[in-house]
This record gives sequence, C-alpha cells and structure tokens, in this order.
Amino acid sequence: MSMQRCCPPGEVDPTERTADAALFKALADSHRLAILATLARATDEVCVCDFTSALPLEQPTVSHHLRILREAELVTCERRGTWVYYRIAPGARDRLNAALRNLLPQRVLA
Amino acid sequence: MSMQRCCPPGEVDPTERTADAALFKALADSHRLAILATLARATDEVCVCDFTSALPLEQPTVSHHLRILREAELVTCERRGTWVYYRIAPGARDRLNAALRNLLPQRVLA
DNA sequence: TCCCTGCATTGACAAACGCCAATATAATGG
DNA sequence: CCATTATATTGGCGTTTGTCAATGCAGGGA
Repeated sequence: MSMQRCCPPGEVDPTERTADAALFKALADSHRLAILATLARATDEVCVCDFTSALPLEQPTVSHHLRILREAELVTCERRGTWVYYRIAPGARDRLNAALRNLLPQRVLA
Repeated sequence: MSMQRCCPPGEVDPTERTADAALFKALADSHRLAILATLARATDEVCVCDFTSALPLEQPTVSHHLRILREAELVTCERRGTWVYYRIAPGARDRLNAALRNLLPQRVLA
C-alpha cells in the first residue's frame, strides 16, 4: 500500500487502488456476476423475486449479494409496492472501465 | 450458477462466469493491483526483490500474491540466476477486457 | 385489525483469505 | 562442499466471506 522505490510505483495513489480493489471484490463472485449480467442486459429494472427464482440460492443469500452490489454502487434499487426493483447504477460502466484503465494503461508501443 | 428463467440468464454460460469471477478475485486486493500496475507500466520485466522492497509486506506474503497472479495467468515469470523476473502475461489485457465485455455488453441505446 | 407476501437483517458456521515466522529449495561463490 | 542470497513453500492465526435458518419489517388485501 505504500510503494517506495521501484519502477515507478504506478502513478495511481494508494487510496484509489484500494477503491479499485473494493470494486473488483464486488465482482469476485459468480452469482454477483450473474446478477450484474442480467441487469446489464435488461431493458429495464429487474425484480428481486426474479433473482431468487433464477439463482440456486436462498432468498437471504440473494439479498446479501444485492447488498454488496449496492454498497459498491454498482446497482440501485427502488421499492414499488411490495416489490423491490434493481437496475445497473448510472456510473457502473464508467467506473469499471476507469478501474481497468488505472490498472493497465494502454502502452503506446507493443 | 444455474439460472433458469428470468430475463434472460445472460447468454454467458455459467462456466465462463465462474472463470471471470476467478479473474476478478485475483484483482480483489490492493497489493496485487499495485504489483500488476507496476508490471503494466514497466518497459520490461521486474525482479521480485523490487516488490519485496517496495511493498509493506514480508517476502513470503509477496511470494503468495505473485503465486495468485501466476495461477490466474495474469503474469508470467522467468528465473535468471538467483533472481526471478515477472512480466504481465501476454493475454492479460485481452482477458480482462473480455471479462468486462462479458459482464457489461455495451447496449446499443442509452 | 389480522394475515400474507416480498424483502432485509441477524446469527451461526465452515471455508477461504491475508498475513507472518520458520523452513525448504535453488543458484552462486568461496 | 559449505556458506550466502533470492524465492518458494509450509503451518498457524485472526479476519473475512458465502451460505442458510430464523426472525424482523414493510405493504396490500380480506
């Protein structure tokens, strides 16, 4: 977390790197990827009940994964009546692309 | 891991999603991000000793993180004399970009 | 008001993770 | 050979993670 010499440390400050690691951590589970992929392909919002019926997980576990995605600000939700609907968060794509560019700046040559 | 109905499951098969999750898991640590960022910016290979001196970690821990990156096939290494030099793996960029495209296919509208 | 349904939270548990000290292995130089 | 240096592996420890059963809580309908 506190590079000192080397070749060079990366030009990205440690705080940002920690934030990026947290972002990738939210993607480090296949069920969360399934949820995100579904939301990313949906034309509009998706109800929680769709996830609980589609995933081989109990409802509390689905809720747990949704919370992690919410806290990573990768998704947003809105309650309407008894149901809660989820969407991909507005900045999700940009934040993920930025994290990847932070990691691997496209080198000019090679 | 085994979507059944929903909207639609994602068109990406579960096996691939598991592989992508494993890839993101390798990125889910700030020290590994620091190592990768350094390698990605280096014009050529980087010696392990540079990481152990630059990171606030003991040598076995650095070795542990390097192993995880190796097993994720994000880096390669080559021994030359007493030293071991690491590089970004040839396909690393492409694999990460592919995983991200798998997750978030860029929608045509909006 | 009471119940029922959909979702969130809590608590417990096993497995995985990040870390280090100690030890093993490999290569170099006496 | 033996000693030294550079990495890797092992083993142990505390923390985090993924999962479920049980419970809480909101909203809607009788």
